[in-house]
Amino acid sequence: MSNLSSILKSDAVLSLSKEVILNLLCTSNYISEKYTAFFKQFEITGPQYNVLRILRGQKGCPANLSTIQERMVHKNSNAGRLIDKLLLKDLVERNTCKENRRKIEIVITKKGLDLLSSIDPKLDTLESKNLLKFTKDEATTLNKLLEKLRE
Amino acid sequence: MSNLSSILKSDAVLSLSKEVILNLLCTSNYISEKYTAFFKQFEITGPQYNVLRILRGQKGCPANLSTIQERMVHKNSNAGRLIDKLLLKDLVERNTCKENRRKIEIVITKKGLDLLSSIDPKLDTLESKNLLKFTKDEATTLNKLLEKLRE
DNA sequence: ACACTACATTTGTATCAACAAATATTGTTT
DNA sequence: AAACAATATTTGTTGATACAAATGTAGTGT
Repeated sequence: MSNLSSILKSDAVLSLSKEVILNLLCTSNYISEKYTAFFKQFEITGPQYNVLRILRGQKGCPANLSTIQERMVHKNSNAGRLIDKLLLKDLVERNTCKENRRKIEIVITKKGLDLLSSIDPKLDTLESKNLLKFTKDEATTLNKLLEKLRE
Repeated sequence: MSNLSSILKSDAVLSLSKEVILNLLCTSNYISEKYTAFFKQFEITGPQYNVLRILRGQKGCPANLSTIQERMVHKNSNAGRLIDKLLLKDLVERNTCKENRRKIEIVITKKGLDLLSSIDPKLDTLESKNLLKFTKDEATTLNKLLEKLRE
């Protein structure tokens, strides 16, 4: 069973607002758990993958910390300390920018790119086959409702 | 703007699956941020409120740790250490169960119940007025899609 | 009584989130 | 040049997540 009552083990009657919100949070947890389990086999975490993917999107061009921060799914996370972790695994490189020594230049390494290449096809499978069994219409409807909620 | 591109500051083309998933995670973050900001004025956190609400639902009957754990929105959180925090604020009481000394009995205190009473009307307003501006039909559709996703 | 298993909680460790404060560098104003 | 504000990153702290391992207790079978 995947309905709310069976997840929260409670038969409490909820207002429609509370039900939608709890449903959203539970669904987000559900997805996060799947991701956490998935990334484990590659010995990285979801937020670390997120940073690597952003760096690859730079296509060789170095990114500084604030750029990474604003593109992350979790804005308030501390990108600096995530980079530290990735440095230890040689997945990224960090240098201070020569033009402006306040900035640091972060680039993904060959090792980092190779890791992403090995992850991505499996991730696509997880997302499209295991996680999302929607028709195109359903996915579009869901997207619209979610954007409306955030307005 | 509330669409994905403006949140992630990226114009990358995403598959429909990735778009729905990112949309969900971003919406969940959006809601979580609102809750975090809301609960701050009462000097508790969302998960702590969650525990208090579960304890109130027990209607005087003490709850043990595993019961609380399985009813929480975030299952994998460490309920034990959340209770520790609530104990420090005198919002709950903890005693070892006499019949089965493995178990601990947790009850909400008068102070905890009073706190919930002061929170709830404001929370209802936040949820129904500020957070969810859906029609009944939209909310129902969203609920169905979210449950389908988790199936 | 003894070993064995299951149960309930506690402790430990690593990572991330949320936010405030400190540091360092650059550009601007006087 | 000195003072100031703006920018970019680093550091510190608290709270929460995620999971493994340890501890203590109860029940069961022999």
